[in-house]
Amino acid sequence: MSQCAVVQAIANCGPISRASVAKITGRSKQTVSEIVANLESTGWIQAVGHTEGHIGRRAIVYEISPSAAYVASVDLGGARVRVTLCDLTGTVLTELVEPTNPNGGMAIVDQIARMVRSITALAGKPYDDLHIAVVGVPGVPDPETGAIMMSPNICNIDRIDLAGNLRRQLDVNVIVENDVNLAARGEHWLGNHGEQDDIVYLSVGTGIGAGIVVGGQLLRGRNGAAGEVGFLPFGADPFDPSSLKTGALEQVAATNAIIRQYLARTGVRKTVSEIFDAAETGESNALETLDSVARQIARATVAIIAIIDPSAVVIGGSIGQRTELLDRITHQASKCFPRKIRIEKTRLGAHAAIAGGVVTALHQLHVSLFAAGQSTTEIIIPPSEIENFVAGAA
Amino acid sequence: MSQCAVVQAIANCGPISRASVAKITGRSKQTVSEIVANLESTGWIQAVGHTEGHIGRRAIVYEISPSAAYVASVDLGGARVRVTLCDLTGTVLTELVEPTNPNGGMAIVDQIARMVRSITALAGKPYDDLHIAVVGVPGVPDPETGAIMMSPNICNIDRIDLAGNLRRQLDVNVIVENDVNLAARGEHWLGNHGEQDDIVYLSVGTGIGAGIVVGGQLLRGRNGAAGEVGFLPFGADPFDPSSLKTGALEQVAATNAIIRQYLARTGVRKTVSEIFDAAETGESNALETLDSVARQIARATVAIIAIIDPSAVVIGGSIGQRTELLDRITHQASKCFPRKIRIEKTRLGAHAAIAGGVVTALHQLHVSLFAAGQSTTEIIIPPSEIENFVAGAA
DNA sequence: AGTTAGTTCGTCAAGTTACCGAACTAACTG
DNA sequence: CAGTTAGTTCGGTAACTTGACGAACTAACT
Repeated sequence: MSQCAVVQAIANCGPISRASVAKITGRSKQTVSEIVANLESTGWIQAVGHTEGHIGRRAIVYEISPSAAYVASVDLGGARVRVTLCDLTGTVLTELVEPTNPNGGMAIVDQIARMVRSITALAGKPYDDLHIAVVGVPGVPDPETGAIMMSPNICNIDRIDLAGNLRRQLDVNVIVENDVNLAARGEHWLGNHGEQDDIVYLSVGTGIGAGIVVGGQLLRGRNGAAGEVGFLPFGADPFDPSSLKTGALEQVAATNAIIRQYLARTGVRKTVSEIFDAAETGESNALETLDSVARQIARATVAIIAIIDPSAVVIGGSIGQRTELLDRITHQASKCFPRKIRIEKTRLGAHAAIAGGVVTALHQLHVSLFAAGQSTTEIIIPPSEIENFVAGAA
Repeated sequence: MSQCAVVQAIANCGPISRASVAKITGRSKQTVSEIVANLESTGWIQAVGHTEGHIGRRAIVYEISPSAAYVASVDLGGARVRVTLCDLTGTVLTELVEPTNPNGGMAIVDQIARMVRSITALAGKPYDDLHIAVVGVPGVPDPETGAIMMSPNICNIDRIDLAGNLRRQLDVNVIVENDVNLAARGEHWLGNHGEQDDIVYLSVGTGIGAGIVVGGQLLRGRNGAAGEVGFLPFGADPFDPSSLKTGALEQVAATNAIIRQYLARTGVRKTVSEIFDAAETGESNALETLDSVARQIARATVAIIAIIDPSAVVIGGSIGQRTELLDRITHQASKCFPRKIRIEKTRLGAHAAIAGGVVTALHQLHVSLFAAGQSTTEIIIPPSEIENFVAGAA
């Protein structure tokens, strides 16, 4: 079907006439006319006016009808649950944030379901127009069982079928994906990278992990464990048995590492943000701690670049995106790799995973609606306005 | 066109009837009949007999006509040039090996062209039936200029357009690709891995490098430098400026590293194979040298697994495939990664790149013949007999 | 051995789908 | 008015499907 191509042309090129769509897609004018008529009658696109001032007959221009359907993107964190409702253009309509229910397990399912239902009500949209929900989780979803493995901060989430239960409660399609993977997709979508660029999102927070987008697709790996950079074999001694529990790199390049290193140097236990504050005042122990951690993260970045050779490595996460650390990482990394390397700060901050959820949802929606039965179709969702996502950051 | 699907079904499922092809491809019987008639008349497939003993009418079975076209796979090494001629089923017909012309540059082009022409003569095949040649080179082909960058062992190869010149001399399509990348494709094709399995081929010889197959496709990276594991930031001090010339890992995990380490321990300069021999006699210095090198290669393997999470890492290269080293690598790697990991010895040995060239050539041939103009078509070349490749190893 | 039922192969004819090309009408600029 | 562009109508085609049917075979029964 050319339907898919037509939808994409309209989505990408904003308000556009049928004649132009025909040129872009390479189909004939009346093939396009037929499809457009069809799409308009089913409500997916709408006419929004005329061209004017050009020579020749005025053209009717069409655009994706934003309110034809909605998608929900959920970021389930250890501390907070964030839910956003977006329209078909990827514009955020409403956002809702709550503390994560500490009971875990089914309580989480109930919480997410309630939040998704109430956000559609808040936005004043009929619930039936919600077509899909994507949930980012801090762990590895098991595609067989739907359980979330390796998620220490949320209890009992590895004992239930999150996707299945949510699907039942919400009565819409549900996709569950690792939050760092979603963040990588989000940055790839909105972070000023080409559609074909390979990018890696490196998240540094309580742990360290990477999401990898190659050829527009997430690299998942055999066990869904691609990007587990915490187990890179340097930092702490990788051959020490203790490195089998907490990875060798993770021991020296995450929240706990900063706290512990500062403690070792000074005998004083401070929180991460206190240590950052101390560094800003020029305290040498704090500065040395940050230097040391940045050095290890820089090595991780170089390891990723040596193996993947991406267009850019985007660094995010609660501590990774702090400029003081980022500058040090960039500086150190450039010292141990022969070519120029591109390390960037996340442009989406805490909303990277949410944005990734939105693009995943929209992609899935387009596939199911317009490419049913087609084997391999490249579907590109045009980037939304980045401000939609960043502005909402609380 | 369904033509592509029909060809694949016949290629994959050996001698097969039209009715079975219809079932496999999901097309109707006479669509298949038409296409088969067409393919038979153009010579790409041939009838080879009847089914028998089954209930019902006998079926005429067809197979790919092996001699409809041929492809050449060339492995250009620093010391040797290896050329093989294969038929459409991926069976090696003839192999030719020569020392690499030491003059480099255009002399290499002339040498390869001469060898390719003479091998078709040797095999007694009309030159016009040769459709494509794939050349594996120890360096990074620049897709713009056709020059081969970073190829220290072959002189002046970075100053000429290898692909273009060969295409002109041979008058067939020519693809030039990095040899480790081809080896990765070869192992992926013949090494008992699933079509969708991600595998990494790690070559350890004069240098260390990896070829990465993800989702059936080579991972190339922004600069074509994916898999440059020599620059992984451990082994030697990665922040030392000397690690910008020879990568930190490459300094301790390749031919020279073995020689130098043994020299440092004993004061004696031996070749790599002499050191392996010494290790076999139980000489402790040699054993310790191998242990130390294996330890670093194991770290490289773990780094790859942590980032890519492939189904398997296949180790090859002149020293990587030596069992003494491989056993040590496997053992050390398992000690610093929490999950079970699959490290395998190359099954193709020196013929991995050749096999990769063959599958690349056959793939390209199928695309150009049967999928012309189609956007994205998965084309799977059924594995050939691995013996065809390994047996020829000299 | 002969008959009959059941199965599968391959073909024929008619219909469907998704597209295209060319001619045509509509609406605008200058 | 001519010139230009937008959209429609009409007819046509390539690729595929569906369903009916004869040919060729096996198996089982008489």
